[in-house]
Amino acid sequence: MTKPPTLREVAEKAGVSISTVSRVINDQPGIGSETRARVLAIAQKLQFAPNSAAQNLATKRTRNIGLITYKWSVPSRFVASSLDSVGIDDVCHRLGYHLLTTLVDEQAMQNARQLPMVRENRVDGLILAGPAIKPAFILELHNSGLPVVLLDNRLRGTDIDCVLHENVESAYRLTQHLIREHQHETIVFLAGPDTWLSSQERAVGYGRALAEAALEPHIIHMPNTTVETGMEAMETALAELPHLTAVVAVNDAVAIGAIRACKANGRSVPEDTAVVGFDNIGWAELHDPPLTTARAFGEEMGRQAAQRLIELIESGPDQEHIRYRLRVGARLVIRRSCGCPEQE
Amino acid sequence: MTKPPTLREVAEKAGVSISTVSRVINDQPGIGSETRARVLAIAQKLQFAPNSAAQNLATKRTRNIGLITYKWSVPSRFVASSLDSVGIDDVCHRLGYHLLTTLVDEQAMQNARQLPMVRENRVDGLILAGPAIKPAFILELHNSGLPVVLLDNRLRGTDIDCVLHENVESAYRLTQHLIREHQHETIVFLAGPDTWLSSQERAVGYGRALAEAALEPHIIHMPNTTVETGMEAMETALAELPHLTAVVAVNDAVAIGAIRACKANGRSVPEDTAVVGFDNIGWAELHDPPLTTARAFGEEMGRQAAQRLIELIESGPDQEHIRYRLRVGARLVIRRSCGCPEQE
DNA sequence: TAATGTTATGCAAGCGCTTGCATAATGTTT
DNA sequence: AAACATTATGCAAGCGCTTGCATAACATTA
Repeated sequence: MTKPPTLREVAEKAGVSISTVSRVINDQPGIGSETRARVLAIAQKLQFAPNSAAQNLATKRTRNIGLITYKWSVPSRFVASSLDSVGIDDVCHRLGYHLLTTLVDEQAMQNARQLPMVRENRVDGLILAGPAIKPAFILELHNSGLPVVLLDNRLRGTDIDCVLHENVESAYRLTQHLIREHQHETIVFLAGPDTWLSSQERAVGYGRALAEAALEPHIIHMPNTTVETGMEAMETALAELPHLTAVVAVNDAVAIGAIRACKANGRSVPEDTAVVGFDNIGWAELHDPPLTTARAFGEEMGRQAAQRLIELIESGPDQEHIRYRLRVGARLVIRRSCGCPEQE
Repeated sequence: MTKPPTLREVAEKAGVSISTVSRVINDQPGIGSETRARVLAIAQKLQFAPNSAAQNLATKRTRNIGLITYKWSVPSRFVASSLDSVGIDDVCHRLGYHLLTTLVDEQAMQNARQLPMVRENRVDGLILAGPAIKPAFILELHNSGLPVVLLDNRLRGTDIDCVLHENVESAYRLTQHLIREHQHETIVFLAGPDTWLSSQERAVGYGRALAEAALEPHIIHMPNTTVETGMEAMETALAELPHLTAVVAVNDAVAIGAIRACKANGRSVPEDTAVVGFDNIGWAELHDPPLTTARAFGEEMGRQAAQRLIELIESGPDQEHIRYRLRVGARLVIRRSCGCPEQE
């Protein structure tokens, strides 16, 4: 409750000047080792911690980074991504940064400079997470001069850094698995909005695997990627291609929706229809049947994004920017929904 | 990229003093209306926004609030609580605050004053969310003089504000439903750790309903509340009370675990065993069978907690503190897992 | 018209820290 | 012992804002 000690108080007790204490605290060179020790001891005893506002003001850096994510209007969304934030949180704290989070909706994305944390200079950089963040918004933020890194998204035609899933590759392998191991020939891809990068790329991987096997691709787009849209899309698929035997869903939620639709139509999974997803959300394993999927490493992705952002921040704005585009691999998790026997 | 304008620049262009501009910006009284208009116009044109660091330093307030949540070691946890944060985010921004988030683990809870956001004075107040936050930690934080509000938790013997589920009531009604509508007589409660408030309270509601019907309570404790622990606990229950016919689970994840265990033991749900949960997480509806549960209003709870915290912050430390303890009601959602027919 | 009260504005002292430069203290070289 | 490097420390000017107090300008009253 008592107001925290200041540099000045430490300086007085230690019988040195304020600047000396400052230098000790930030361990800068040029301080005699005994002085340093004495000051340190006193600072310790007084539980001194620098006042961040004063520090920010003097250095023009906040040591805050902003995490911006999309606020889904669908409340029951099955987030795979909440893991991102644990990686981000981890790195931030290890490196002495703080995480300022905010959710944005369509409206908030209208005007980037109105974003409070940006307007008021509360952050040194931004992580923009998820495919639903709009290009114009990203661009405006980037142009404002703040370091930015994109998570699970990218912006073509710019050199904005990003960390992404190995989408093409994993969709390719997932699809290939259905073809090679289970000899499927009519495989549908349930895709998200075409503006969503991961959906696009997974579609590419899917397409590639089909092309290699000389099979015809069938892609159905959805306006969103939830269990509900998955069900609807599957109904459509079933109506258009009654002879389909396998489904690659753009993510696990959609896969689960697809499975529900299959069941509702009297098709059993995987016997009549194999279904695979992407993400390995918590439910994937517990679902009936357990979901074959490509496990995404959200925590690691968050960690990388934060690391890169801080690198950018600390290298300063005049440093030449070399674009950084990281792909974090996914791992196939084979369970029963694709027709494989349960593994132990 | 160009450095943002300062009060001074606005003052110069407007031909007034810095303090006048400051008063206009914070719309304080005592400024002539034409001066005010002129200054406002110029500030607008220059896109002036106050530098938060300077403001913080001068006012000793940050307009940041800290959200502290427990970092679940189980990565595949099924969070019901992520909705809290949308309510919090919402209120914060509406009231001009910013959200600094961090995750804590057992280790971080050892020493509250080491928490970076607290140590460095980066927040004006804290929301501590979830039952896993340790009492000693809460207390230490509270004693540090920061306003604190607890979310889905409380601390006995203190006057710390909290917003909570209507746990007793809803567990009572859930249990009563099993007794009255379905005539169950051997009903087990699968409880979380006894240090978790919501688990305790739900146990009370459960107990009350049983007592009223002159039935005997059976409570099984778990070290955590996940699908896995739910399964294990259910195995135990089945072994000890083979004649049980209904289960009240402390939350939906546990309920789902319990159902899995039932199935694994050749018992069908709800025919042989009725199961009800708490929270209404996304999966509850999609689960097979769909879960009867008490819907928790996470977003609303978050909203209330944030509102209260900001109230506390703005009323200042010398204001007499009147304890605030809010219970947010839950709503029964009857689905099939309790034995009721599916509703539309 | 002088005295008084109102209202609008400016002055200047902080808030707690960083940092370039000056200075003092010490050691090294001739 | 004088001249010079080399540290170690202090001075003081900010960083951009808030705010109590003084002052200037004007309207009101006696």
